[in-house]
Amino acid sequence: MQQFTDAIRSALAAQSGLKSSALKIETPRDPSLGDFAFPCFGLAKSMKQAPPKIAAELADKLGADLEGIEAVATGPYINFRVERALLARTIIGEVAAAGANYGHNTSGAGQTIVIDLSSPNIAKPMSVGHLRSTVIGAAIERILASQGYATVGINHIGDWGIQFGKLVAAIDRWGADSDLESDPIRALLSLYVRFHTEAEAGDTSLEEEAQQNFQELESGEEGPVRATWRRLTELSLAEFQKIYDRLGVNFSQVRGEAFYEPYLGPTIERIEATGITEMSQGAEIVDLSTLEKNMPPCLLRKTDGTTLYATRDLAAVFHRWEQFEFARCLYVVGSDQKLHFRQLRGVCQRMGLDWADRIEHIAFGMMRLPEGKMSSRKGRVVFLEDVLDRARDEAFKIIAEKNPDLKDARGVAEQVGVGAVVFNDLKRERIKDIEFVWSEVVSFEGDTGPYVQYTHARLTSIERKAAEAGEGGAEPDWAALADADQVLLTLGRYPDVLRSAGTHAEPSELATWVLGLCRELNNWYAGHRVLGQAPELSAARLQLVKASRSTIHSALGLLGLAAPDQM
RNA sequence: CCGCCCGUAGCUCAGCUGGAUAGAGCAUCGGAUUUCUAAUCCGACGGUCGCAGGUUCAAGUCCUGCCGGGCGGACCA
Repeated sequence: MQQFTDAIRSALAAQSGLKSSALKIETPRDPSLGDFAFPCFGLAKSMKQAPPKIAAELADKLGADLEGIEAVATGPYINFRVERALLARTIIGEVAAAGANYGHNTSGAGQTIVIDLSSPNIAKPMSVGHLRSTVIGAAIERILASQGYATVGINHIGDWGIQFGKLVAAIDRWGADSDLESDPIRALLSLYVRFHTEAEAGDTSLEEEAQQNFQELESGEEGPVRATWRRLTELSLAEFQKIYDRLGVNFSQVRGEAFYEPYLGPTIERIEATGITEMSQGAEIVDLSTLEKNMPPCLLRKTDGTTLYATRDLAAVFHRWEQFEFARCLYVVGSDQKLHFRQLRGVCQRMGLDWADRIEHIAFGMMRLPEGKMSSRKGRVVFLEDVLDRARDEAFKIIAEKNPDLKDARGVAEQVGVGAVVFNDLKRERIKDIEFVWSEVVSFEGDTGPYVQYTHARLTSIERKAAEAGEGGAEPDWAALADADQVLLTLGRYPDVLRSAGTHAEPSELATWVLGLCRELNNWYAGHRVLGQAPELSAARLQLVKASRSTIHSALGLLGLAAPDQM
């Protein structure tokens, strides 16, 4: 595909005298106008002529330079149309040659990208909110890996902070009442909720105990508090792992904030050594108002000497730099923490670290319930496990109804149900807030994951039947794919889409693109039969089916959805 | 009060980082199955692109100001 735009670019450059990299090749709004377009407005000044006249003259000259590409002036535009057989042969040839790696490239070779994702909090349920970080982060990581980068996915577990003092206090008092073993997360959540209700009801001793517990924890003492904290961590991680297995997500590193405990002192010393720290109201801070007016200072140490979230993230980012010398360090964290990451980068900038701007906050919108914001303190959360279960059960019902003979219906139902949930989180621009609506999450029609999976299954089915019937061996009649030109052009854009999704860290670009491809395919094969045609025709159509199926399979994999062969 | 983000069809969203008559899905209504899975396809309905200015040959897209919603704003994470 790129060979077409390259040819157009260099021909235009030769005729206009402009640099080929400066020429913007667009896609016409109306596909019937052509495959590519070049607006001539920009040339009007230098050539001192009206754009339509330039277009007409250029189109004539270009015709001779371009082999297999027709150039036609339409008003101020030059529209280009690739000869249909050439288009089909080229695109399908590219896909076939690259196989499962179509669209991949090696532009990131030798560079490492660190991605901080998921990062659930110990003793709290994995909510549909954490799903966003996990699913978006994992998709970004796979997409970047397809561009040749070495990726390091880090699950930065929230296992530190005052809330553990609270939990230990709650367990000490009421732990005997609850069943921590069989359903630890829910038991811990109710303990956490009880702590807050009773503390608000006037039991001041609770907060004191929590404070003492956390101080003991931070002191490093191997006492009862640390033992309980350790047990909480183990129970929670085991629960989280169940979800990660269902989502098919793996991490290069799973590290708690506690890991950075030994680095906190050196981290603060290192920042102090650059002379940017100061004491303010009893706390140790870095002033950031010189970078951006109104930016609040970053607190490194509280009045009582203990560290904060920001200190631990600074320790972590130094550690990551030393370990990986990353080209980018991405934090897939909700948009409510924007200020935190601006401050993190701000401190690095003030320290004079030349890699400070490699730190990027990949923010995503908040997940909200129709009844309001989610709150684990109030117990108002939707458990991810429940969402996945319900989606799987709905999928199973539909299979039972539409495809009762499907083998491994339970396994496929899991793939489709999880696929629906995952895709629902990836399909819109990540910065947009989402309201959690059950009917949308477990929907399998229209712009959904199952729609893409279904398209894939249909195409697979055609391939299977072709193999059974022994069809498709003839020399393909590429010109016969003229009626699938839009599918081919979309397929041809896949490498660009992947590249863009990677640099923007925006999986929705890929999700939107694959939906469009599926729509065009469904539209096409609703009206065109593949099997049982003239051998050259069937062969050509089968080639299109294969290239499409393979590319959808690849896209689903990058997004983190399974691609069942039947459903 | 200050800062950042969002505002496109009844609802959920695309709109290729300024270009040709603004596109999908859901919902509603009407249609398509002797033949590769109807989780599909086709058609109809539906828009002063929040409002007002400005820059430009050209603005949904860039700038300014308002309005509405979200999120932040030193010892939580």
